[in-house]
Amino acid sequence: MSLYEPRKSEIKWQKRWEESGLYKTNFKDTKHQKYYNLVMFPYPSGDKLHIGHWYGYAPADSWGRYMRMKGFNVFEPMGYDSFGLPAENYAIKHGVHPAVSTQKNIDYMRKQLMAMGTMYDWTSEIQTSAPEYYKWTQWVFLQLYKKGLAYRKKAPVNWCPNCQTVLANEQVQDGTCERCGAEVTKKDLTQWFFKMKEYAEKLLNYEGLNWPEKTRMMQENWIGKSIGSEIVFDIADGSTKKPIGKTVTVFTTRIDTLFGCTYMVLAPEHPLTLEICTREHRKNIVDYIEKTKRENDIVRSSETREKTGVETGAYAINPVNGELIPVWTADYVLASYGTGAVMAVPAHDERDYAFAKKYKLPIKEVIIPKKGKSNIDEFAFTEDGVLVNSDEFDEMNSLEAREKITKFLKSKGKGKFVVQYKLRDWLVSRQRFWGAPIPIVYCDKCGEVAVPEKDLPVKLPMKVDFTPKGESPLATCPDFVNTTCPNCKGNAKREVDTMDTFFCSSWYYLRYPSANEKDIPFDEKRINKWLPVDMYIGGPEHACMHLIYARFICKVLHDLGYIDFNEPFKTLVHQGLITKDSAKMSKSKGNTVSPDEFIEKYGSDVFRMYLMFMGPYSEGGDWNDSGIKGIARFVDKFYDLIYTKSTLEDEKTLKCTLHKTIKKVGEDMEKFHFNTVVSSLMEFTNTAKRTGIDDDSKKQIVKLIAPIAPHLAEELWENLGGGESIFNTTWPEYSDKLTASDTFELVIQVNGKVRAKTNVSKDISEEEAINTAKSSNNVNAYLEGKQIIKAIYVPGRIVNIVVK
RNA sequence: GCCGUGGUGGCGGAAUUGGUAGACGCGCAGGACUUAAAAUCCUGUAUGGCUAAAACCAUGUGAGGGUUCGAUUCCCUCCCGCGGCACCA
Repeated sequence: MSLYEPRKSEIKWQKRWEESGLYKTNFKDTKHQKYYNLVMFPYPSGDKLHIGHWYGYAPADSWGRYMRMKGFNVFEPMGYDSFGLPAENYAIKHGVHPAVSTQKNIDYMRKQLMAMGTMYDWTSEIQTSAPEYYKWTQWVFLQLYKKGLAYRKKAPVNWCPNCQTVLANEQVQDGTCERCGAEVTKKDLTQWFFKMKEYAEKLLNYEGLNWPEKTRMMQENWIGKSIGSEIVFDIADGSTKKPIGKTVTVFTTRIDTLFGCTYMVLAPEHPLTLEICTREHRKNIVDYIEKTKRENDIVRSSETREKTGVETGAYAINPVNGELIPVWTADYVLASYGTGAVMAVPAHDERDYAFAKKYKLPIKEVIIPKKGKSNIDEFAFTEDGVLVNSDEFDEMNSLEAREKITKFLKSKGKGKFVVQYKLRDWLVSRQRFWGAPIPIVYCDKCGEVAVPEKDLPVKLPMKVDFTPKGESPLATCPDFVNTTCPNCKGNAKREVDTMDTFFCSSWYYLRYPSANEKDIPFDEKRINKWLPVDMYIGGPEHACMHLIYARFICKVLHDLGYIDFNEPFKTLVHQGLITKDSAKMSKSKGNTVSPDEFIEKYGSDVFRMYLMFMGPYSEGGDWNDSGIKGIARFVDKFYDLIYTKSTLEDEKTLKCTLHKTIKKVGEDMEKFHFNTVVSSLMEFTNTAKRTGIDDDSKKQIVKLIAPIAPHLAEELWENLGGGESIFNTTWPEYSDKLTASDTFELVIQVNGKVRAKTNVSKDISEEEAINTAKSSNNVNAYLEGKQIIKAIYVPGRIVNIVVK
C-alpha cells in the first residue's frame, strides 16, 4: 500500500498555492459570476485555534472551493475583530500593551489559519483595530450623526461591574454580561446611542433572505412588535377627586378590556409618580422608589417573586366612562417599555390579577368566553371573547371592540392606535481603552461638534494607563483630551469613551472588497457589484447581536444612499456545536479537544473531513478521539485506489456508482450535509476497490473529494497528470442515464410486510411485476387460502399484495 | 409560560415525494498476517426466537392513538432533551 504523507503534502501545496496567488480574487473578472463566501471573523484572543474555529472555517472553505469548481468567481476573505475586551483582557493579564499583543496574536493566528489550508484571499485581510480600518468605522459613525441617527443622552444604562463599562441591551443575557457573565446593574450615565428603534419595522422584513427560520424567529422575538392603543387618563386629586391638569398615557394591546380597568400602575421611575402622590403616601413612595433602585434586573424580573407596590393616593379618570380609579406604583411595570404606565385589568391579565388579589383591589369582569365559562373568582380570563359590562360596546367581540373603542377615544382626543417594539436604541459608548474613539469634541462655545471627515482617524493614543477604572482610560490622557474646536478653533475636549466593538464588526463585510483602498471606506461600484454577501457562516449565538447590528447599519447606509442593497447577508448558515461526550466543551470542565495534536498526527485534511463527517453541518456533532481513525483509514484507502495502477473489471457497476456519487455529492454539498458527502465517497471507494477503476474515473472522483480534502486532491491530481491546480478545473457532471442500472431489486410485501426480494429488469410492466411477486418463493405461503383484495405496484420499488 | 428545534442499534449518524429502517463510520467479536504486538486485511454485528449454520418468524425509530395497502416520514394527545425569550401590559 502506498502511504500518503499528509504533513509533507500539505506544506508543499500551501506553499505552491501562496506562490502562484491561486486564491487572489480578480475583482475585474466579468466572465464568471461573483460569489462572496464569508465566515464570521475571529477575535485574536491569544489562544490557539480551537475546535469551534475549525468547525466554523474549514467546512465553510470547502463550500467556497465547491462553488469555485462550479464556475463561480469566489471571494473568500479573512480578518480580525481585534478591538474589544478579549484582546484588551489578554493584554492586561500579560502586562503588555494591547497594540503589541494584538499584533502578535494576529500574526500567530494568521499562521494557524494558513496551516488549515483554506483559500482565503490574504491580500484583502482587515483588522478592526488598525487606524486605516477604524478611520472608516469613525466615518460610518459620522454619517449616522449627520443624519440625526446618533445622539447623546443621559439614561439608566446597563453596567457591568466586572468589565467596568456599559453594555447594550443585546449584550445583557439573562441579566448577566455577555462577555464575562457578571451580574449587570443600572447606572445613570450620559452616553451615545444609535436610533435602532426607528429601524424596528424595517428589520422585521426578511424578504428575499434565505435565513434559518430559527434565527429569524429569535430576531423577531427580540424586536418584539406589538400592536395596540394608547389611552390618555386625566389625573385627579386624592382628596377633591378633581382633575389636576395632568395626564398619564398608557399603552395596551387589550383596549377591549378598558371597562374592566380598576386601577392604574406607574413604574417607580415614571416622572409623575412622585409628582402626583398625596402627602400621606409620599414617604412610602419615596422609600419604594429607593428600594427599586437598589434591586437589579435579575431580582426584579424574576417571575416567582411576589409582586409589590404602593398607593400614590391619586386617582385617574377612565376616559371611556369617567370612573375614578386609584393610581399605584409597582416595579412589575417597566419604565423602559411603552409609556412606563399601564391600566390594570385584573379580571383579564394574570399579573394584574395577582396584584389585585394581594392588595384587595376590585376585579371586574368585562370579557366572557365565546364558548364555555370563565371562573373569575379563581383566575384571570386572558383570551379574547365577548364584551359585557361595557355600555354600548357590549356583545362585541374583542377584535371589533379594540377597533371601536380606540376610534371612540380618538374622536375625543383621548387615544390612538400605536405600535410598540421591545427593541431599544443601541448604546454604543464604552468606558474601555481598546476601541475606536468616538469622533466628537465638546467645545466651550460651540458645544458638541463632529470631527471633520478630513481629520479622521481620531487616533487612539498609545501612552495611556489602560486598566479599567469605571471611567474611560482616555480621560487620563491630556494630550488626547485637549484639542481645538474644528469650528471656532477655541479650546475643546474630546469624547473619551470608545465605541462598542460590535459597531466595528457591523460593517466589516463592506470593507473587504476595498481593503486596499486608502481614501474611501468602500469602492461603491465594487461593493454594489460584490455585495450582498452570498453566503455567511457563523455561530447562532450572534442572532440577536452582530446579525441585528449588521442589518441595521446596512439599512442605514442604504437609506443614506451609499449602497444600493439593504440587506448584508443573502444566505445565512449557522454551524452546529461540537460536543465531547454530548456535553459542551469548556476549559472549566476540562473536556476540550485540541486540534493541534490530531493535525500533527493525521493532517488538516483528515481533521477537516472528520469534523464534516460527524453530522449535518448546522447540527454539529459529538467528538470521539477514535472516530478520526476511520477518516484516516479512508484517506489511505482512497490514496491507494487512485495512486496504484488498477484494472477495470466491472465497468458498468463502476460507472453507475460514479455517476450516482457525482449526483449525490453535489446535492448534499448544496444542503451543507457534508457528512453524507463523505460517506458517499467512502461507498464509492469500497465499490471501486472491487470493480477496479480507470484513469478518467479517477480524475472525476478526485475532483469530488477536492473541496473537502484540498491537499490530498492536489497531490493526486498532480500524480494523475492533471496539470494546473485542481481548483482551476470544473466540477464533474453526471449523466442521468448512467445513474440508473438495468435491473433493480423488487421488494415484495404481503399486507405491508416484506416477504421476498427479487432482481428484475427496470422496464418490467406492472402486470409482470405483480405476477413475479405472486409466484415468488416464500410469498405463496402467505397467499394460500386467502383472498387477494388488491395488488399495488410502485414502479422501480415495491409490490404490495393485500390479502384477507 | 411563550417561540423554535430535536428524540432512530453500544456510539456518531443515514433513509428521495409516505414505499426494504439502521447506509457510512466508530466500537466490539472472530479469523488471517506476525515470535509477539501495533498497523493492515477478511468475516460478523438492532433485539428476541428457531437453527449445526442459514432460510425463516416475531418485535423495533420517545409514549399512546389515528389516517393509509403501507408511517421514522402525515394528523391528534402526551413525555423528555437542546436553544432562545421571558412581569413587554
